Amino acid sequence: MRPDDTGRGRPPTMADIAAHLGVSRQLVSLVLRDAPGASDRTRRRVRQVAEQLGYSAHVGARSLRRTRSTDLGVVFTPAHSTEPEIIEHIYPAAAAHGYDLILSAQTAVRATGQAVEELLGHRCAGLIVIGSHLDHAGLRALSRRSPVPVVDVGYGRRNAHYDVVRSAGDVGIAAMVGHLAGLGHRAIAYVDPVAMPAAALRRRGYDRAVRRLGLAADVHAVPGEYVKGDYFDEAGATAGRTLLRRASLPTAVVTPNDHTAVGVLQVLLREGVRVPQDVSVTGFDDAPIARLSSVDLTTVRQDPELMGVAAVRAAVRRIGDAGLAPGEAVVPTALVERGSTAPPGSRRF
Amino acid sequence: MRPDDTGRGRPPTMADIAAHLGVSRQLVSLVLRDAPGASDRTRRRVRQVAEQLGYSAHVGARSLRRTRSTDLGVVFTPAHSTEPEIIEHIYPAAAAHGYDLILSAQTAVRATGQAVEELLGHRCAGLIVIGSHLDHAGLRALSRRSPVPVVDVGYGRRNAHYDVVRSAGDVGIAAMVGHLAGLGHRAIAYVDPVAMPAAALRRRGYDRAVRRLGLAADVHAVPGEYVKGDYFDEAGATAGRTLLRRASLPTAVVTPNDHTAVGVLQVLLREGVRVPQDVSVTGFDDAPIARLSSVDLTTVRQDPELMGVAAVRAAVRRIGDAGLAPGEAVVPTALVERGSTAPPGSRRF
DNA sequence: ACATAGAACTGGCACGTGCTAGTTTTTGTC
DNA sequence: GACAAAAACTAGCACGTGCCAGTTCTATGT
Repeated sequence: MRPDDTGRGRPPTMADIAAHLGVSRQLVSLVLRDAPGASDRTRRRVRQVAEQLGYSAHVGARSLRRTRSTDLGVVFTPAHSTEPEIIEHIYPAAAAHGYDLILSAQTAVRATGQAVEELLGHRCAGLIVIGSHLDHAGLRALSRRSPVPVVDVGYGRRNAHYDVVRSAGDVGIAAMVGHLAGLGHRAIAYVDPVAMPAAALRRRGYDRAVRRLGLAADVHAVPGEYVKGDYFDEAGATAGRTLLRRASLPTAVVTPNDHTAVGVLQVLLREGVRVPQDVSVTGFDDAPIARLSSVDLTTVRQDPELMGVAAVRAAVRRIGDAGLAPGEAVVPTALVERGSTAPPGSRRF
Repeated sequence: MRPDDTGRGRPPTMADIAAHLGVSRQLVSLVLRDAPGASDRTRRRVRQVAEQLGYSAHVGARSLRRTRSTDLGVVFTPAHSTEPEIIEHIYPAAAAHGYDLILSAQTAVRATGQAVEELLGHRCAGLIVIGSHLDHAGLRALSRRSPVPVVDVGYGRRNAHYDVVRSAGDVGIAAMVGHLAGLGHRAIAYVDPVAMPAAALRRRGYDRAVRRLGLAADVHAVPGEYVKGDYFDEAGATAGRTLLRRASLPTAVVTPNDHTAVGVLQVLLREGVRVPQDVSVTGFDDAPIARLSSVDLTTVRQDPELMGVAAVRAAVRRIGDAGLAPGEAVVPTALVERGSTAPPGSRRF
């Protein structure tokens, strides 16, 4: 049934491989960690028997004995739309530096702290915390408690306790406003879901761009509660309804979040407003929903690959030299033009 | 900086706690694993010092020594929309049985096999594979290779090698058709994205319901490639455009996937068709997108909590008795009525 | 044939914990 | 206050691996 059972109930160990070949366990160890000191013939034989017995190294024993850990701990929120994409790209980034990943989820009933605690038990060399619900004080406490460097991927700012990786939200939004102005838009509204952690930064981008272009600011701030899952979407829908009640619609609506943009979009579509012919709508994140061919949202891409790479790089840097001061990596954004934007008053074929 | 440094570069161990109190390491071990044989006073003191030193058990050392593993390995796809929700609910389910979780991602560049291999290195007591891209032969090979029981959460069928957990897709779709018929619909179309793994099962539900109700079957099969990320959405959009080209629209469109439903929805909305006033549209999965207040899709809920509970239960059952034959758990679905359905020809206020 | 260096291989200890089998201390009983 | 029994605590080995310090083998040059 199982691969070559050694008779014992346990999975095969290096000793089993060694016994099988009539060599010492140390030699097997040498081969399996690619250390010098074994002949090619021996390497082949060891590898073959390992395969045959279905050997798999005991991660626990290895981490127990090893001086240097080769694991990075990652905390993430499974239910979030963009975080899992970062996870996906963080694997190769870590592998490039010789690190494995250990994932730990933070959920509604499982706090960041608990996830971190579990990772520390695995003796990771560093911690990457993605989209934590903790504020600065919480993250600082967490960094103090952690014997290894902590990297926060989110919306934090440079500080003395943990590394920060975030996207250039202000620049991204400003670029979007500039793009719309380039298409000929003059009436560009902005929806501001103020309870969103990154809201302030992105809002600054709008304000700055509008001022520089000499346009009239037209901000629709929507209060709310961040913990509520559908807040983003709801905020867009609310702002959309407000817009519809006005005498005239703007020609473009900029939002700092894809879900908020979809909220606006749906409300407009249901009232017979054409997008992008009558109104252009834009988002932020390039979440999966923005890519749906039916939604086809022009948005600001928060590159998950670059975020992952930057996070790993920050962790590796401080693992290498614990004395270094934590840094701040600002990942550039990219404008993704899709079908929800067009010159004002345009008709499509 | 760090919590009470013991002077060594390493994190504190049980021996450190013991030395701090002038007791033996074994006593500390007793207390920390809640074993009998220590006075209340000692328990308090040990716990206090552990806290003070920032002690965290070395998972590796523990798994090395322990007879019985207390970890369940979970393979999942971060980019998928519904799997992360199962992850979220699987934590408490595992905890209820005394198990911790070790997550391992499968991505475009990281095959199921690689994720499993890593988990086996952690010496998990069982493996839960969610939404694997492997077919039955692949899963069978994987189960053979694994020294511990494997549970497949997806679309497999009962077999002798691994446990299967899946939702009752046929029953769910049939219930949806029945619900629409109850609202007065007679022209109920079905979009069939045939490349979707669960497509066949769900299609059977439509066929069965239509036959039972004496309605005319109206199926729009859309071929495609499963690996292509936006296939589901595209399939819906394609089917929607086909429908619009016909002389008359059906009064309801049933789809076996939320993204497909959104594809249909968007195409209809853009052509001025009102949902649900003119046409009702339904999905399957209750993915996050269905809950967006702007989409507000009536759908069939594939309860992620029940899936998680069933998966853990299956794993625990076979961990307890490896001789048991693998089972098949069919998780019931629930109809979630939202705003995309209404009686035919109805006008909302 | 002999020394020599390098390649190939082995011995032994340590990592931090769980568990079984002991030993000491406290408690209860007449 | 002696004795048993229970409670509280300790000794020691084992888990599978990495790494350092040896030891044996093989090739090379004279």
